[in-house]
Amino acid sequence: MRDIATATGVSRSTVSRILNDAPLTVPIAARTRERVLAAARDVGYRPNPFARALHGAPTMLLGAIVRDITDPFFAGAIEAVSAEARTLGYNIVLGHAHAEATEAYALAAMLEARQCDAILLLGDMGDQPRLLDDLRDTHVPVVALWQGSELDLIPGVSVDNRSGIATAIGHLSALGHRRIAFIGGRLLGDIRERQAAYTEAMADLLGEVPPGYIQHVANKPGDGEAALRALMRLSPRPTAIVASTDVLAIGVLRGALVLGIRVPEELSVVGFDDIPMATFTVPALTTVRMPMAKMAAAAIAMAVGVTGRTVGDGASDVRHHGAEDGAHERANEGGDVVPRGRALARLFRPELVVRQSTGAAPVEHNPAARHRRPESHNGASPRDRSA
Amino acid sequence: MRDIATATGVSRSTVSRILNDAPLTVPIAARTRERVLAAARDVGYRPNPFARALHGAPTMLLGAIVRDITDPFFAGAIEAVSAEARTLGYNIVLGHAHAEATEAYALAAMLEARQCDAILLLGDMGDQPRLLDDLRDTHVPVVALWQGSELDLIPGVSVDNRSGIATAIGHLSALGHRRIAFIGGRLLGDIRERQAAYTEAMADLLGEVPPGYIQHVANKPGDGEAALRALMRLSPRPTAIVASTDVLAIGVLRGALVLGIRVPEELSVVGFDDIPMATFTVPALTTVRMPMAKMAAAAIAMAVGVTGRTVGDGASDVRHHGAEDGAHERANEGGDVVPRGRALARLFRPELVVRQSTGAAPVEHNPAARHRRPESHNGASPRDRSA
DNA sequence: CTGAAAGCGCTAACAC
DNA sequence: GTGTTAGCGCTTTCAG
Repeated sequence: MRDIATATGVSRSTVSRILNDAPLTVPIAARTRERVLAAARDVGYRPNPFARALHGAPTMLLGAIVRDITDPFFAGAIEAVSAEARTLGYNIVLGHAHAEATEAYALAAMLEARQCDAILLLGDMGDQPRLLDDLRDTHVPVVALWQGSELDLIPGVSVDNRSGIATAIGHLSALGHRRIAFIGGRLLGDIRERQAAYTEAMADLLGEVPPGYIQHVANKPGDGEAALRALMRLSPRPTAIVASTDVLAIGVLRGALVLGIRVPEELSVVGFDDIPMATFTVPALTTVRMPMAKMAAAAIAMAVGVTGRTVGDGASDVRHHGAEDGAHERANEGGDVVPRGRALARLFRPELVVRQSTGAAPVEHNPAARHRRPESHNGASPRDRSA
Repeated sequence: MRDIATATGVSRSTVSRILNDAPLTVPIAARTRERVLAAARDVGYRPNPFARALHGAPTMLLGAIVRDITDPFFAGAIEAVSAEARTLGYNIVLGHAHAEATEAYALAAMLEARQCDAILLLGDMGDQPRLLDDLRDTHVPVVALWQGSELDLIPGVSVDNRSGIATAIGHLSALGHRRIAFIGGRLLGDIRERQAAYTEAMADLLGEVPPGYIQHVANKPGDGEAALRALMRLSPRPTAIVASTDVLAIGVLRGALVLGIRVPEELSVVGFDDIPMATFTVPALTTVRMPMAKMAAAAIAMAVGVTGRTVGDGASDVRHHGAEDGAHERANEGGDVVPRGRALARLFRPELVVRQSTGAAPVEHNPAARHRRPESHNGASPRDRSA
């Protein structure tokens, strides 16, 4: 920048003003401006973000702490978040919460003196107490996505698990299912909500949850399969399974194939998340899908504030314009704001995607029942035609 | 930092020296040091990375440009890279190369005046010419992972596709297969190498590639399925399929299930990548696995040089020799250095993982052949027992 | 309308 | 051993 200043014979301050489009305080010289801009282009000028940040300017960096990128659900989540982030001019810095020892570290590195403008937590971090402690001591805004209900200290956005599960069970029950089992996996928070919703729905349906109908396993396909085997040893056997994630549901489908249980004729399976793979299972998986992009937008909006034209301190933070409006709209679109413990959360309602893994309940006395395969009881649900 | 200086009555420089553990130039006062460290801890001092970076210090940020995080293979790759990065004290900044318009942007943002110490390209970016142009104009080291052979300008690390395919085909041929087809997907570079290796191996085996035995599709399961359908319309039908990625192979397996083709009795399938899902297909997928962690380490080593950096905040005065040495070792372990166009590449040799999707070729005149299911011809291949 | 100067938090010559 | 003095590249009062 000094170069371009001397080159044009103007002072650094002027250059700075011009390059930052700061018409606030003073009108800029029409001609000088052109000259400076031209020079800047010639030199291939790029502002040094560090020098900027030194003055308290936003770093345009968003920290994202994810449990497991390898989980297809979170892979999709990161993609959504990073896409939305970039429309606002932010970049994503990745952090893992894998190893006990590592957690504090990743965090420290990301936080050091507001290196990030905000931090996003993807998934329930309930089992990472130190991380959360550290996070609490910081002044950067932290927002949680899918943190589940446990940690009510951090504001965030979540999916309405109750509604999702209720819809899934409603769908199954409309198909004649009563003996519906549940397989829980992944995160404490989400699992708990989904399971609670399941228990509640079952109370309406059967009065209670039959013993053994709730299986707890790790969130891996192999564990889903194991859970299925356990469920199939029960009597009466369930005729339908609600898996708390698609990953588990995939394991269930695999298990069914291996065990020779026909889906959906003998067993219906519903997943949760609608990961890309859900379209490609055999049969294609009926599942619950949430509005990823909207949720990502909402989370980022909460994190960095959708400042619109800002001007809190009359400083020069009037950068990005265009993208911001679109994001603003998107950020405010949908999502019920609800109190969540001591913080606020924005809850998004998921929708059921009916594919081929659910069908009429097998009924002993009335074999014809199989042929009655009602459309989803929920008119709003999209029908997915794929495979 | 100024606070802690005045608090202890010492000058800033001294504090800086102590906090940075700089015994190089001068011996430090034993007592003063303690005092300063204590004060630092009290204030909860965190060095401001921007001020540091302003002096040309490394930012400890690594840019990672990925085509598609949603691809399970790249999800795993990112995990490996970010794990390795962190043992060296680096953080990963994510960039997508998705949209045409976006690319230049993501890049620009990541580069602006060496915001990143180095840039990692994950996957073949051959179709993003502008990105590559921009990258060429920069002074940050750029290293490519799995760029394929096309772009020989960027140094990088890759998998030895030729060896992988050769091993896979060797395995199939040992099982009696001759009519082996190939399905190519994903990146231009990798596909080309794998396909070339296939063609070559087939020349040895059959003299030529039967017409239609090479299918080109997008790298999605659905496309793998479509390719299978196309292959099954051929005559003679292939008895085995080499898919250029596991994602495609999964589609093939799905297609086989749908079409009622038994795997491996009627059709053997080999994938490439060994994504986590490969264990959970039905039947479990025989595939080619590369040493991810080593490759990630090698790439990072090439990018930042294995400088043995200090990790952590100066305040706590922690140096992580352990991790760093391990990384160093890992970085130099394995991988043949080979010339690659104008740049150097480090090539890692993959290994075949034999699971259940490959079996003896169906032979008309000798049905007993099915029972001869030889162990892998390759003694070094690990046998995977899962499901 | 533009220039001069001070300083963001830290490091790096140089002195003392 | 420790303090002084400059800056890194940029923003930002405050004077011209």
